[in-house]
Amino acid sequence: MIRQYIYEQVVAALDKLGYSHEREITVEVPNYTEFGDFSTNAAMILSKENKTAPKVMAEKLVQELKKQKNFKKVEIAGPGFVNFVVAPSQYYELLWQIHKEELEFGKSDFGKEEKVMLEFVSANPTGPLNIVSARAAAFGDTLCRVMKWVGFDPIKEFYINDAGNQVDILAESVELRLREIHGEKMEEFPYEAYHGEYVKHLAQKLNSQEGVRIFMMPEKERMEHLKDYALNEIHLMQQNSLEKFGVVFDSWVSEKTLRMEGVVEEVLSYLAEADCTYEKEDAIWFCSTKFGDDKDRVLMKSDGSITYFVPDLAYHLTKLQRGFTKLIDVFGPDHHGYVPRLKAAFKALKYDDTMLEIIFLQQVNLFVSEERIKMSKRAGNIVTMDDLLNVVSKDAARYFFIARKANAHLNFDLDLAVKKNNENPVYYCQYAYARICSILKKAKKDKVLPKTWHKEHISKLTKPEELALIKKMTELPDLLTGIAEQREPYRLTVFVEELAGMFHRYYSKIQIVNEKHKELSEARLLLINSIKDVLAISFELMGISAPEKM
RNA sequence: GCGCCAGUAGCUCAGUAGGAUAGAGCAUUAGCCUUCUAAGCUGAGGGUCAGGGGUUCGAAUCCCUUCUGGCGUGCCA
Repeated sequence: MIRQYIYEQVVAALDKLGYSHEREITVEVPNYTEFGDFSTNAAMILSKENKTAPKVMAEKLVQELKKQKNFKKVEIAGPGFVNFVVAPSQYYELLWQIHKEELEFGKSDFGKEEKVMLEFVSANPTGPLNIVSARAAAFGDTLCRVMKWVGFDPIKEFYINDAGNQVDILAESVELRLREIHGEKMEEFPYEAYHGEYVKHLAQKLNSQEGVRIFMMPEKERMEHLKDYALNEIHLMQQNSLEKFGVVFDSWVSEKTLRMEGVVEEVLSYLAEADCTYEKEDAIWFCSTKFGDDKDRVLMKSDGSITYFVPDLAYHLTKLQRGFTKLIDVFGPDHHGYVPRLKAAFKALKYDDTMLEIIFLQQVNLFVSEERIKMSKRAGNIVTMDDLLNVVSKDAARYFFIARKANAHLNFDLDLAVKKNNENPVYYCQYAYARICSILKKAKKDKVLPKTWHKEHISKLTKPEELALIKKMTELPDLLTGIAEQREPYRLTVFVEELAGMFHRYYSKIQIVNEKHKELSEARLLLINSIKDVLAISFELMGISAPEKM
């Protein structure tokens, strides 16, 4: 908010003084308060192109900018920085603005209603969601919330890979467990089959519903039946886990349905028309190397079946047909080899491949009492999203998952997440909110909470901590557009921790309600009420609760 | 081998327009509740920003290179 203003003032001053400004200059918050509220490097960046010494330029800028009433101080420092101290009156204006916007603060039309497709989780429908899916869910959902807040038009979609041989294996696994229930002995459960307990549960449930009738069906029909049953059950299971986690998808797209609509054939013909396919060793290949991939890819295997890639590409094309101009895929760490071929296909079919953007989430390492838990799908000892949520609150889990950059490994310390004390950053932040609520409640009870707020009393806020808190809150709009643009939700947790910390320190240092100073008390109550709103907005965007009592 | 990602305090991590003296939490350690919630606050110690070159007024940040770790490199999905 203020930064943009200062930037404009600097540019105006440069123009007035006849300096050129080809190179980008910056206005930023210095690391040290003695350098003021904001600082610009304009003189140093532009000295070369204007053939003027930085200090001389800086001095002229200072003279020019000093004329502004909104600055309390403008001074030259170091090798040519121009530092600004913003007049308190400016902060009072801003606080009043934040106060009036309440829970709408930070909203903007930055995204210009751009239609964005966020695809994430998209786990195989062959088992419960695991921890990486949980990370993806928290990440994608938070990003979507922020993008919506700043004016994009995003939707969340889950792509169900309910076709292909993994699903066949699932059906076979259920059948084996069914046979087991009926007393059939088998030497050993096959290595490739799904070993998880949930398969047994599926079999039991099906058995209690349909019993031996299943085995009367012809083999082929039975397998189809088992497949449909298992897929549906698992889909509901996954959907349920996600909902418990606060993640509700706008749309679910089934690969099987897509295939039935004939998109596979369509894509194959498109690629053939573009002259990008050839036959070799009884298979059909896509010459993706012509478009930047490091090897060509098989589209149709020698047994006549299709590879995963084809329907997936078709799926991506349907996103474009549905009018989305930005396709964001959130992938797990083991898929990055897959990107060049998708991009290659976009190029081959003359689509703009920059519309396709892929974000990689790195793996999640789960730690329990400082031991890393090793998970193996085969052994069936995967820690599922439900397991996690049975132990850790939704708030803590979501917070931990978004608190790291996407492309960094995430160490999830289960002991820490479970803790409800000062070590756990979620509670640190929520506690600030609860404290404010408590103060406001008490103020209301003591009849010191004003029925209508008076703007003129804000000027009673003169403590550096108070101005710093206002300044911090004004960062929110820029922060949110930055998060949306860079796809980096984790920055929200950094912001919230900073704001909560500033509040905690302020609280322990300064008495907010003081009956002897009514107007000052009112101003401080207004201040913390706005902090409360800003925290509430942040929590809402992270999908965690804002507890009024803790 | 090749490709992608990462390497900042004992641990987990910030440091997003290349800025001034490198920041926080935990852990260690010394304190603060008869006063709006101690799930809080205050102080102390702790660093060759993996190593080495370069770019420039200025580099944890950009370029090159070496080392270390993770992942990928299927006619699996």
